[in-house]
Amino acid sequence: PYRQSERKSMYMQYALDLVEKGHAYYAFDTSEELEAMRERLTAARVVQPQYNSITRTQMKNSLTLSEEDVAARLASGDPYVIRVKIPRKEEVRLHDMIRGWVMVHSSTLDDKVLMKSDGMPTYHLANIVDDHLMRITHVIRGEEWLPSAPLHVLLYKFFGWEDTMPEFAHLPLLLKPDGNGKLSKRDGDKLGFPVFPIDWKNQETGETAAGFREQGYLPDSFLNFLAFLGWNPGDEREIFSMEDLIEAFSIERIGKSGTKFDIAKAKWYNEQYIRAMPISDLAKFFTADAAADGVQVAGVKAESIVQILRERVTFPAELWTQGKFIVLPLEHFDEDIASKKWNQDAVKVLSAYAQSLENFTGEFDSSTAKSILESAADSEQIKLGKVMQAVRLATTGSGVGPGLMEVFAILGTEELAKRIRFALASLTVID
RNA sequence: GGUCGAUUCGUCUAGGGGUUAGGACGUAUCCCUUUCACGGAUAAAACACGGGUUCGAUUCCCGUAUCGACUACCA
Repeated sequence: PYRQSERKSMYMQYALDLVEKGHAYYAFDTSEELEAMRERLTAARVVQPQYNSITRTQMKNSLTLSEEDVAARLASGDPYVIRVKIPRKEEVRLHDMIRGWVMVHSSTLDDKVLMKSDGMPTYHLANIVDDHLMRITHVIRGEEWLPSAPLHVLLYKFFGWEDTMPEFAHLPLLLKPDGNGKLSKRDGDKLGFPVFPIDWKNQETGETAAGFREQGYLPDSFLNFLAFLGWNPGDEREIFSMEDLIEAFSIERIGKSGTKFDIAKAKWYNEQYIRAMPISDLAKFFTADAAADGVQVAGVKAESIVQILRERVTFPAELWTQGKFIVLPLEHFDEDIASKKWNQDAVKVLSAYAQSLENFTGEFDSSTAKSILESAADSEQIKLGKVMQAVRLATTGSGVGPGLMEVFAILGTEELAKRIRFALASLTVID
């Protein structure tokens, strides 16, 4: 690990080297003087008030002050910064792997501070020195850095490191879904979805921001989603594992334009990954969430429940919330459904079904569950379709859910009969 | 304001001098399903605008518009 503060003196040496070569200079201007200069320029309708090849001639720096004056100020410990001396007229060409050649005229650049008055380097200096020393071959960063890239290539040139200058690739930005600016950390989860990969707590304000991980976005799925924001393999495949991504990726196929963050697609990816996940892994989510609610669920049972639920959820946590009705005792019935669907026919069919279940011995699976139900309806001369919703209500308490016969198979005859008896005792036919 | 960058369905994008401009998400309809979902099918939906260049432009060039980034002794 490196610490910028530990490398302080080294950066200073490089900065001094630039001063010696005439590519940088000392500046003694106070912040008030800087401010005054900007105000003066603004008042004079100068389009771009900045410390540059023109204005530096009117400021306090080693270019305008006498050598003795500069030496005296340095010796007396006057605060100073070291600024880069941007050439007045020069085309700066920079190659970007994504955007191609970008041309900028040096007259639009300003004399950026390289060493701050506290003796620390600015990003620009540290970046170039570190990358050179560490033999960095590729600088891959967000597009917001594109405007300062010309300064960076100039610095490589001033240091005489042009031959080993890294390749640049400026990535398109992630934009807010409403199209208003780049997606930023500060947006937190005000947008209705997280911005941080994991829960994040602001130490100063104590605020916590929700993370994608905690919201139930699976790592592989999220990675896949993210990789496709601004990049695509050129064919129509969309599901890529980390290995696939490494195999297929190339910087050249990265897009140029900003990308709006679409959470609906992230959810779709999550659903795809959940459906492709091994049942045993899914079951672990179920048992863990159950345990958190103080309920112990056997692994085998969890697997069978998760099996019929996996196609219906976006997040793993929904496995438990949508499936717990199977392991928890049935207590409530959806009143709306009850008022609409609970009728005399349902009572007849269910009574007969409960009776058959109580007498049943043998292997009970979804198809036997169904055939027994069908014969119960037949014996009462009632069409099953007419009472199906009532059957669901009586056994699950709700009007919607996974395949009923599959649920019955997991419940087993005893629990099923018990639930039906309970429903029969609890619900009353209104009309 | 200035500099730089970008612009194909609502969104992510493929494509690229002659195409019915392709896919995915989302949306709608239908099928499947004794619920809801899954799945299947279908549909609506795009080359920002104006000039060139060209036999022909969505594609190349120039403008305009729009969006974005940057414009600190922050990164």
